[in-house]
Amino acid sequence: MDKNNADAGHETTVHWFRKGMRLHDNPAFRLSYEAKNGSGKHYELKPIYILDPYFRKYIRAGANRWRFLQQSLVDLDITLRQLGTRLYVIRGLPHEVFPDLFVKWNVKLLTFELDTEPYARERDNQVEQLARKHGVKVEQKVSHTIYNTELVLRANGGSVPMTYQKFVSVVGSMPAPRRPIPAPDMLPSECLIDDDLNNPEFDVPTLDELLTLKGFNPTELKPCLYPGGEKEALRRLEEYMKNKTWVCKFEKPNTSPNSLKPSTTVLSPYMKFGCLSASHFFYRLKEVIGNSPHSKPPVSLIGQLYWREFYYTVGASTPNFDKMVGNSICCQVPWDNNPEALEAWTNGKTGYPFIDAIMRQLRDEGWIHHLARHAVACFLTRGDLWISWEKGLAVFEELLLDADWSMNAGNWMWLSASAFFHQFFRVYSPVAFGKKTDKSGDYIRKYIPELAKYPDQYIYEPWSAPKSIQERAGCVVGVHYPKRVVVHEDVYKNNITKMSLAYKSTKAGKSSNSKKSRDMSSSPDKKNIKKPKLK
DNA sequence: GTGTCAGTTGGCAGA
DNA sequence: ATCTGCCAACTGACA
Repeated sequence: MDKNNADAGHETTVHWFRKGMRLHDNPAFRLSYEAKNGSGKHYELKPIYILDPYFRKYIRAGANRWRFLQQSLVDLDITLRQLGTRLYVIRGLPHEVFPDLFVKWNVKLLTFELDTEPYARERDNQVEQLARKHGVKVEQKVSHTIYNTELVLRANGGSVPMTYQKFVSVVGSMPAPRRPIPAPDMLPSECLIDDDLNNPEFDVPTLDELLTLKGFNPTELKPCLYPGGEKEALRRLEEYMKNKTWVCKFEKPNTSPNSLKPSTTVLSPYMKFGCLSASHFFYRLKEVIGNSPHSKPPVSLIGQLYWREFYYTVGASTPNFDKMVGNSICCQVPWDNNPEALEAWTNGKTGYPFIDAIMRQLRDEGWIHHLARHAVACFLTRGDLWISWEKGLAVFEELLLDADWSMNAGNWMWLSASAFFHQFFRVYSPVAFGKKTDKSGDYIRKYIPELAKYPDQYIYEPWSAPKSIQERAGCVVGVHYPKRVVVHEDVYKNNITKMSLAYKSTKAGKSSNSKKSRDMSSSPDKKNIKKPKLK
């Protein structure tokens, strides 16, 4: 140990990685290695990740996402070691481990990326209080989103932009967003005095260790199609940026939900974990497009980034954004409690091959196309099963690599016509929709091998095949593949009527509520509480 | 208040 | 193949 530094007390700056698992465009991380004490000396740098061993209770994540996280941690550790430091993985809960770390490491500064999700805010507020108690300065930086959601609100006169178009026009009126900052080539040498570079206490857990800890069986994992980490994120980004024509012509609704290879970039998991910076992605797109003719929001690639910003902005300022009750923007719908149908949907056993193939791809691979999400979400909620979008949200949160709190809730409300989207009479057909882009059902054959031998004519509707054909294909409906859980053409019209009633009742609830709050102006806090149901 | 218009991605029949 | 109108009719933004 270096005596002088020990005498100086090894003043430390801690950068806390949570999301934002990258070194490129990481302003909070830069603060931590550039910061100096009163005598102009850099602090020693400790980049940490806190791995909560009880996480499973709080975060509903499946094995695929734990794998993605583990790979991202390994990648981060490698990159940090190339810079002369390492990633310190701390086991425990943030509010439990920080007081000890503050003392043990003589921490003077704690930096991390701002997180707008409610559970993260609560966690971070708690940590900030602990830091204050220990005389540790805390710095948070906005870098998970392109725009600071607070500034978007301010630019919109203090209120939330409630439509996508409104959002686009608001950010269009704002100054150009922050430019991404490059990853450091090297770190100040004073940051690198360290005794713990080889201390296994702080090692990234192996995949087996992590999965076992979380109660999963590592041998049940399917092959990894989307490895986590910043390097893979940047590689994948550049792979797509090479094709300028494709970038300029990109229109989301024209991409296929059921191609065998993804028809879109699959950068969403990297965005979710912050392996890829949204700002970097944004300015790379601007660069590639240059002055060429190109598609525009909402359908363009930049338009896709705006959708993310939009849901982050609304999500950050709407109480109970991920719930129906107590959510002021959400239509109040009397969804059914139907555990059997939910179970069938969750496990890809609804008897509708297109729906089941999507749900099986989701479970196996952790990613499905955006329009495939539309199809299964509409089916679960307003289209067919009449089950709450909150149930679907929970399944997506477990199985999607890119499960993102704001976008998951926002999109589920959209698809169930509970908020943002209101044309509930437009219902996806679980049979017809997939045929548009995959007439012969290759996608179904891949994910539902028991149906592989069905003729094209019946692959989307195996129940309509004559018994002899079912037998010849080696898959009898009701024996080897489930019967339809509902008859779409019977239920969807009834569901439209029920949606219409739910809209009327929600509207009535809202007006009676605003009337009430006018009458009882002394208790305005009642405004967002559950509305009474009016018949 | 009232009217008009647009809204990332519906399905279907008929031309 | 692509376009049209129809189905029955939603909301938020804006004038």
